[in-house]
Amino acid sequence: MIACHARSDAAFNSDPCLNCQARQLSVCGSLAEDGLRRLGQASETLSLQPGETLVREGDTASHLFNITSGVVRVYKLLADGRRQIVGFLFAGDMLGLATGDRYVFEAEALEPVTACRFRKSEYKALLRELPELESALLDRACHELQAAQDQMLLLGRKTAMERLATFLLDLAARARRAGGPPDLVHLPMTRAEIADYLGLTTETVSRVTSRLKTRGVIRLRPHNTIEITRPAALAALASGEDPAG
Amino acid sequence: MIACHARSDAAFNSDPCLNCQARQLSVCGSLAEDGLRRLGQASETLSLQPGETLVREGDTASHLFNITSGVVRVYKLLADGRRQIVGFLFAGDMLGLATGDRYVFEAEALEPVTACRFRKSEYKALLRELPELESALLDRACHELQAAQDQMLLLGRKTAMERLATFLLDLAARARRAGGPPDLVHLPMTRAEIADYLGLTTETVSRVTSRLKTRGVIRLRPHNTIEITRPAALAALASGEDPAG
DNA sequence: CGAGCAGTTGATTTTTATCAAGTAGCGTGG
DNA sequence: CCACGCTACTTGATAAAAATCAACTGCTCG
Repeated sequence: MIACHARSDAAFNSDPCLNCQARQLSVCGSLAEDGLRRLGQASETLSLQPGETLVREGDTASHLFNITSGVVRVYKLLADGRRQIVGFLFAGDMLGLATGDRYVFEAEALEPVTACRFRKSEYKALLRELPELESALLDRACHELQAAQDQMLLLGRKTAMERLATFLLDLAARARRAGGPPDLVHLPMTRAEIADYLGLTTETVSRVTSRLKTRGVIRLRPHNTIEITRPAALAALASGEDPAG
Repeated sequence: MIACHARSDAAFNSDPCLNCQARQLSVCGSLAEDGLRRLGQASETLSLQPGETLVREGDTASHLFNITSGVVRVYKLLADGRRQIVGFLFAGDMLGLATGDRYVFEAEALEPVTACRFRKSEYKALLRELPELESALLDRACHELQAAQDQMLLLGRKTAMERLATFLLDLAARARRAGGPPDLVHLPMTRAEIADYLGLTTETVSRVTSRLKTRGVIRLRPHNTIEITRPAALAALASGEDPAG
């Protein structure tokens, strides 16, 4: 096991190095233009409609993906259909790193997605020429590992209220990083998807949302948007400091 | 987010590249001897008794660790003391990668531990000379990420029985890889630690263990050892295929 | 405008946590 | 070597949290 220790604060995603939207694919701003062009040429651009599949569990893991716009859900299934969403991918996020020969998760578009796909063999060739790329990817992977550990704490030990509060704050932090309005978060996913991400049911997510609404902590706006009216209260709830739960 | 796809099979840990016991510190067998020597010189060997702390949350993240023997628990705490163990580290595992300036977890010896500690600055200098090292670490990190996603599925969607069955099979797989007897697993951790790893309570772990015993799936042996008498039945329980739960 | 799906709310059940009371294994010291 | 005491573990009774089952509401998009 490798245990990383990055603070899960804003630092990582605000790194312009890792913003992939401006150029077709860039993992580090310091990469030689030449390398970027090579990888760009070896890549294809994909467009997916909501519900369409990017990768399926068990498929041969021949490609890497880089999401350029939209949102992707990555999840695992149990035999009887229980689903755990292990993450949502946004613009700039990568999919399919790692060395196994099969994918071990499903990835589907949540809303219309554009992604950049390229062969692993090309990626490996490029890595040989651009070690900085590997360094940037290692940093990202460690940051992801840290986020995964936070999610384990959430799934293993937090109450439904704490889970939802944490989730909303995470989304708000992401929106703020992306330059959006603070305390106004858009939910691109359904209650069922939130539930499958937080290890709850739709009903519980709905009930807890209502409770937050009743208490004046959040307000529901049109177009699946939530306004955080009392950020401090939400933060207290997320960390379990609120005695009233 | 980076989503990796490695199968969580034996491949990784059986890789002699990553076995750190033979030499003080080696992450890849192909590393230049020179680099190894340099890192070895820059390192200190630590010995810890059970319960002693390797890193504390909030400490300045100045060092990397490599466990050479024993078992370490890595965990996160909530304000009221709820604990989630995010992983157990065994010989050859690394701790403290990642770029944050503070550790965001606690790491303590579970049984007597020896570890190798070295400054991050040394590590960074070495990376510049040995890009293969980074490559090996990226592979590991992605593998860890995959394991973390499996754990999210466990914590978010599996029943107590499924969690314990999965855990025992994981330990058995690890023991087999290490060349131990198949179907005989040693538990270096207490029920409370298993519970905090699986998102349960000690009582629930104890009850589920008893149920497995009663059903003839496992047998308790002296010295915290469990014999898996019906591996197939345990596997069925782990994946939720057993209708009787 | 209306059909269908997402979401909400309520009643009840189930699972697991909590509280409580033992029991057993183990290391220590007499 | 045995007795003691500690801690880990087990088991039982009860409570709490969330799941399940069910009905209804209200967006959103043809």
